[in-house]
Amino acid sequence: MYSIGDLSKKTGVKIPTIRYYEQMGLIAAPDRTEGNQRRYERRELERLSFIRHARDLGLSIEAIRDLVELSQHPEKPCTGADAIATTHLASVRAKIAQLKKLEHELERIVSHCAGHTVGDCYVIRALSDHGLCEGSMDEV
Amino acid sequence: MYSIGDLSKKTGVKIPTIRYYEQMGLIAAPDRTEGNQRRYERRELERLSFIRHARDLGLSIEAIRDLVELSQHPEKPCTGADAIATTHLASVRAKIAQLKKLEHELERIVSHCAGHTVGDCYVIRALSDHGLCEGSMDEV
DNA sequence: CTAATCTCTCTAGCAGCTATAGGTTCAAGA
DNA sequence: TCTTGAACCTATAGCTGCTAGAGAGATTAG
Ligand SMILES: [Zn+2]
Ligand SMILES: [Zn+2]
Ligand SMILES: [Zn+2]
Ligand SMILES: [Zn+2]
Repeated sequence: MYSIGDLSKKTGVKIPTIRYYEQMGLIAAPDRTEGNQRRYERRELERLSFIRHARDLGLSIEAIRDLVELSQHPEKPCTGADAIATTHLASVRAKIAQLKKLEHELERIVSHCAGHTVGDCYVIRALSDHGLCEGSMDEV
Repeated sequence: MYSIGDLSKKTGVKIPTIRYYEQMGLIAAPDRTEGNQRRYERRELERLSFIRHARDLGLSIEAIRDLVELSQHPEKPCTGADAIATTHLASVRAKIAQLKKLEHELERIVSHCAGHTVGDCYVIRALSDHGLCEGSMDEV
């Protein structure tokens, strides 16, 4: 039997976050002591580790809820689980691509400032005028 | 004189967002008509474009507030502006690095699933056991 | 003048927590 | 057994950067 604090120490998930996950339906409401405090078993420790790992990989609460649901049915085909991971991978890649555009643009802007005063600072000018951007990229 | 809708169309910033920026102190409260509607001038159009561009580059509201402040003082040295951009570039790079770790790990996990059922799905197993992660990377 | 379209303020909601306040319970030492 | 201090409880508000809605008032073209 673990208290919520034990669980927190063992998984690295903060106490309020554990309660939040319970509220969000990622972990079931556990048994309580007579005094109304949560008491967990090993099962819940494992599930919380699962959740933490999934969060560290950037999966959303909703995706994790689905994965947890799936993991309760070992006989089902795993296409659903695979699809969740694959979709997430795609979104990670999309975000990387977008951030690289930003990186590129910021690099250019930062390196072009030869000014000494705000009046002729390239950073300020570049922000004021998107036309100065490389090929006037869409957005950015 | 532009209405808030005009400003919105010209800059691509949605109307509630413009009001939000006003509330956040990025743009000054403009003059009003007798009927209490906002009326803007070219100055504000330019500032809003500046803000939009900065947001597109991922700068925070707070950073933008500082940049706007700085841009009001053309005679000051531009080290502050440059520092904001440089710091932001660093944080973009850090985020890219982190996302690449995720990408790498997700790639590995997704490609390893040869299972057909949830019971032997590598995705589920990998999430359950961080030890399966490459060299047990910290986090992720 | 009327109808259609803006615009106004205020409030609440999104994700994923985190922090506080004000109270109760548990566990260990004397 | 009693006491104290740590841990726990609920409920609520806050964070970022918007976005959506309600319900009321303003503007403008015909
Ligand atoms: Zn500069
Ligand atoms: Zn640009
Ligand atoms: Zn699988
Ligand atoms: Zn891992």
